[in-house]
Amino acid sequence: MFQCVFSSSVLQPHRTSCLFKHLFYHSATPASQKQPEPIYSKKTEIQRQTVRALSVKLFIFSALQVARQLLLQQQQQQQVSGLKSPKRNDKQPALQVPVSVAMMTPQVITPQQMQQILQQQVLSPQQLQVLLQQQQALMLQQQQLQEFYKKQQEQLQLQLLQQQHAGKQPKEQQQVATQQLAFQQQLLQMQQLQQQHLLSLQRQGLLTIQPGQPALPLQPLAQGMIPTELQQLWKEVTSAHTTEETTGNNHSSLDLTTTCVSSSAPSKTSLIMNPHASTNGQLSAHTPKRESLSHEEHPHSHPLYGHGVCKWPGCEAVCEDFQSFLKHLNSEHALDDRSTAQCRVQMQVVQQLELQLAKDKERLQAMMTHLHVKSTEPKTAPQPLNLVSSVTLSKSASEASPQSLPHTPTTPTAPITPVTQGPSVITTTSMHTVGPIRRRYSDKYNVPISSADIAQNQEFYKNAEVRPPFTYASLIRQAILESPEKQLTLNEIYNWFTRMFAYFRRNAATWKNAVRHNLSLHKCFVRVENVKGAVWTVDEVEFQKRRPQKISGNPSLIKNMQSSHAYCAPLNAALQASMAENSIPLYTTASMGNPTLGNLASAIREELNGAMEHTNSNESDSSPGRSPMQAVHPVHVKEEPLDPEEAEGPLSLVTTANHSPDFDHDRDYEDEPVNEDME
DNA sequence: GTCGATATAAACACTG
DNA sequence: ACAGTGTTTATATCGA
Repeated sequence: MFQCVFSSSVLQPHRTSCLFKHLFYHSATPASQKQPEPIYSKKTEIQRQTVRALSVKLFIFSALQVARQLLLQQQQQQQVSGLKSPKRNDKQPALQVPVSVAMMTPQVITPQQMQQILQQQVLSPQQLQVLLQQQQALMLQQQQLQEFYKKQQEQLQLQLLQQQHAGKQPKEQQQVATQQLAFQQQLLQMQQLQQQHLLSLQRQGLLTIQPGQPALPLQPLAQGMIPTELQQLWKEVTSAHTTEETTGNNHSSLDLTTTCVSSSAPSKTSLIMNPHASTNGQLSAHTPKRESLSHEEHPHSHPLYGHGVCKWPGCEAVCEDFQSFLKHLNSEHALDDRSTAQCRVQMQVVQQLELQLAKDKERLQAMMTHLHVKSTEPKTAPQPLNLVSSVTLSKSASEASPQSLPHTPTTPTAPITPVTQGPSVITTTSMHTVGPIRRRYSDKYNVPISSADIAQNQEFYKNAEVRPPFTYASLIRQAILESPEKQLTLNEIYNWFTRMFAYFRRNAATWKNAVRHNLSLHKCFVRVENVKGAVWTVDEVEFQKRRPQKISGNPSLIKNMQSSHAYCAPLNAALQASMAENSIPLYTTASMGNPTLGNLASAIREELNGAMEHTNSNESDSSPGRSPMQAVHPVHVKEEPLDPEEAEGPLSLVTTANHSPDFDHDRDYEDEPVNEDME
């Protein structure tokens, strides 16, 4: 208990803010419960509840005090202290993420968080150690005190039980209350110690308060809510997202919420209607049984009832049957301050979860951005091993390459937000089929991509000026195959490059020349005359033929294939996973509307298989049926003699509409403009 | 060292 | 004349 107060206050600013919120939501009800500690395991329900109620009360009080003091301190010190006040502000942003986390788990300070704090603060290790020891000592003291207090409570409760049987309830309660007050004072002393400690921590820079955190409405604290307020609150609660029914995950967060899985609407509603909603949480907390209410349409299925226990946050009252549960529910958890506050807390939990989600998203973005920047810098990395399972390998090619690269990174300009429309990961398809990853200068530089990042690969290359680890031929082929008609004009190919790769938004003259060169050089690219001009198609057969040549009997090529496989496997997995498991594919945002996306997973798989087949068999036989892409039967306009064996497809459909809608409106990343900054 | 694949640069031709 | 397109040649790097 009091974890929220102590642990949260011990640490980071965000914890303090959490405390504020926590506090706020407890404020309306001093009696809001706290999660029982293990110590209570054998105690009776009544005992637990009594202690809990008292604990919460104390918690609120002390937390409020602490919060106030901290706030004041922070305000005062903001300007003053040289130790760390300047730093504090700087760190705010960095702590953003943890903040939300902390809000959810106010009472637990993870080692990481602790470490973070330690790292962030300017204090010397010795100072820190001393502080921590102090803190621990205080905690220990408090714990001991509380245990003692609990024992006392136990005894009291036993007496109470006995007397209850004798029908002397009121008296007992008074006694209990008296005792509680006595211990309360003791605990308050502890709290004060804690506060002092906290303040000292804060002074020394261990603690900061988020400036953004409002001073918090303190008035409502310790006050009951007025009926209308309660009504409104209940409405809020009922309308609030009923997040997970799982009691599981956030329990670490707000104590109350642990069990408080959002109660069902019906029960709340009934509660709202409940005429006797007045009980003072404190004293009534431990007295179950009263009359029941009606929300019993669903006999034995109630979100708040399970395994013979009331699942109301912090309750755990044992109810033999559903009826008794209902009674208990209506009596103990009627519309009163406590229940209201508990619901509030749950709402807060939900909100914080959402906040957390939002922040995590932000963090993801930041990570991506960060990686983009970094990725432009050459990084030496070990050669891609045979990691079929490894996640590492997108070799970002040759930053060191004397050729094109020198130009690239010049502009750190972060990812110019590209046209969102991404055909998913080019990479995937292209690499398998083509197999060979662009080797030149490149193998030395890998951009490790964790499986977690993989989903963002597409975006990665779109935004990062990292040279894609694929050959021009691969990319060209990919561009063509991604088009609805499987054919593109040269300009459309250009556009695809620029759209899909930030890298190709520079040095247009260079890479465009390379593209043209490749188109002409490789037999697999077939030029088809069109009314408007000409379009380029891919002769898949021819394309497949290239691979075996490289691969046959060549271990290194096999390695390459495996590398590409390794690179793609996670992509494939991620993609499929997202498509299968999530109704919301990971790529949706980027690939929305891209017709090719739907087939991507299977295409990837097939191509992957194909690639591996090649790898495994030295044969140069390329089974045309392997790749779905081979449906394309391009015309061979080229004069060059073709291998007799390869079956030329029928003339391809050179339709009037030579470009796909996808590319028609392609934003044309101008070659020149981009070139400028780099040179 | 050779060979094949690839990248880059550049010259050249053709076309609208 | 010019830009875009397409072809070809030369050179360099890399890995096998």
